[in-house]
Amino acid sequence: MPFRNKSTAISDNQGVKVEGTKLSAAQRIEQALLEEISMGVLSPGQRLDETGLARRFEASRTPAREALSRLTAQGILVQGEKRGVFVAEYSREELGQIFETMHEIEAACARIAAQRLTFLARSEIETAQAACLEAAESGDRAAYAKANEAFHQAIYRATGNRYMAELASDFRRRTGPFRAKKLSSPEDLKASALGHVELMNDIFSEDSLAASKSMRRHSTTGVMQVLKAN
Amino acid sequence: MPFRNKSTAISDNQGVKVEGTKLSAAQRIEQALLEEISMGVLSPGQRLDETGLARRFEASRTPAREALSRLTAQGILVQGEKRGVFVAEYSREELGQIFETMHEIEAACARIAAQRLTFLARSEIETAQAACLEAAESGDRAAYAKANEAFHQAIYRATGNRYMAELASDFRRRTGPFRAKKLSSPEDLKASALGHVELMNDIFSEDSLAASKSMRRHSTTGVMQVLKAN
DNA sequence: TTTTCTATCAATGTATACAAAATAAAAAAC
DNA sequence: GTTTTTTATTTTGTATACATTGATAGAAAA
Repeated sequence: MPFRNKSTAISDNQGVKVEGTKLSAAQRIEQALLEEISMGVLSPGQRLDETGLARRFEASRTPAREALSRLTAQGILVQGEKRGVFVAEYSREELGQIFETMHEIEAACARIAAQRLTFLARSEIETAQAACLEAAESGDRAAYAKANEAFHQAIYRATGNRYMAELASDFRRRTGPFRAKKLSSPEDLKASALGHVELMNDIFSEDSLAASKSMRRHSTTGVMQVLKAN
Repeated sequence: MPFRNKSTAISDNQGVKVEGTKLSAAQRIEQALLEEISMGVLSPGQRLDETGLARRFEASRTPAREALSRLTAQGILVQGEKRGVFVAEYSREELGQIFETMHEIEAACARIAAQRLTFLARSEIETAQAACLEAAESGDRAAYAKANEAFHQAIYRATGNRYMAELASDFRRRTGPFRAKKLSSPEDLKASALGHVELMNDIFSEDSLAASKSMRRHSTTGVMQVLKAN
């Protein structure tokens, strides 16, 4: 969805810490599926049926159905021509368009971030980047993925625009399954981390044009890898 | 949602003609609510409860609940701190952020459209603009609103990127309630139509930078009016 | 008069039953 | 053996009943 509301953001364990409130079964299932999809446990094209989910999560069909319905409303799942809903899968053409869109959004984030940079935001970005570098040098892929995520999120937040940030996060989450396999070799990690440095400097220079261009360059390389592999 | 899937797009009577398949009760309710919200029949802050909807649409609570759930998943409705879900309403601050985001997306559309302009797209934009001018000169507000919508949609489509276009459409639909009241006087209509001309020319010039700047200028004026009034 | 506690009520969350629709499977016809 | 038709099974859509939780009003106490 283009921009999300507070409650969704709260029920969303993306960045924000989940509060102690016990979730409903429907929310539990929705979040679990979201997690599995963005982590690539459920791969594109995988079928999900209500009864199966109900059994798996030890609940009745009603909450399972609600979770599926909400996820399809968000476009994360699609209902195919056959019965059942599926994890969305895209053609190369569609993937290209999706990444182009994400690309534009990220560039906009970088531009706005460059215009409005606060000390706090700057330090968050720097911290995340430090973690990226460290992970890249030790060749720890999992750690790098995590740190890279934090780096991007920090830039999104640096816009000071919650809706912009959430939009970018959404795209990032949704393209997760297609970016997941990449970033394999230690060289890739280092290259990515170096790209961050350039991007970061452009944002910190408060030159919004340079920042957006830099973000474009940065994400383009990622997209090319994805499209090559799909 | 950032990008929508085919099925959602089909069940969406926005531009695309709805096919003859009989909708489920849940879909019927969802669409009706969506329509009423974007048309301003339901205003921000309005409460919606399952039982009431069920009665109104002569169905049981289950499909009513599903519709509400899907709409909240899309961020169109929010569940407040009290019980019940509400049509999303935003503070001036939030509205500003939302419009800024839409702004960026529209600018990106203009830029891409300028890069990839096809004959067909160009003619669609021109047709819509002609309708805008005509409506503006006759001072017909309803007609102008319709033509203006078509003009913007034509630009979105001109990107050749379905996801980009749907994203922009979503934002446009969601900000509808806040833009609805504006564009009152005949002078406003003419001013808006003139703004279109400039924007259109920049897109047709295939100068992507000029096009995006022009779009920014164009939508900025609208935003200012909205923020003044809210 | 104000505050707090409790009881009541209303609305949500979940389970289950049933109906309708679609797909798969089996049987019959060619 | 292939195609068509019929039957069976699975799955979705809807209704309804029940449980649970949050809100609210009224009573009791300060």
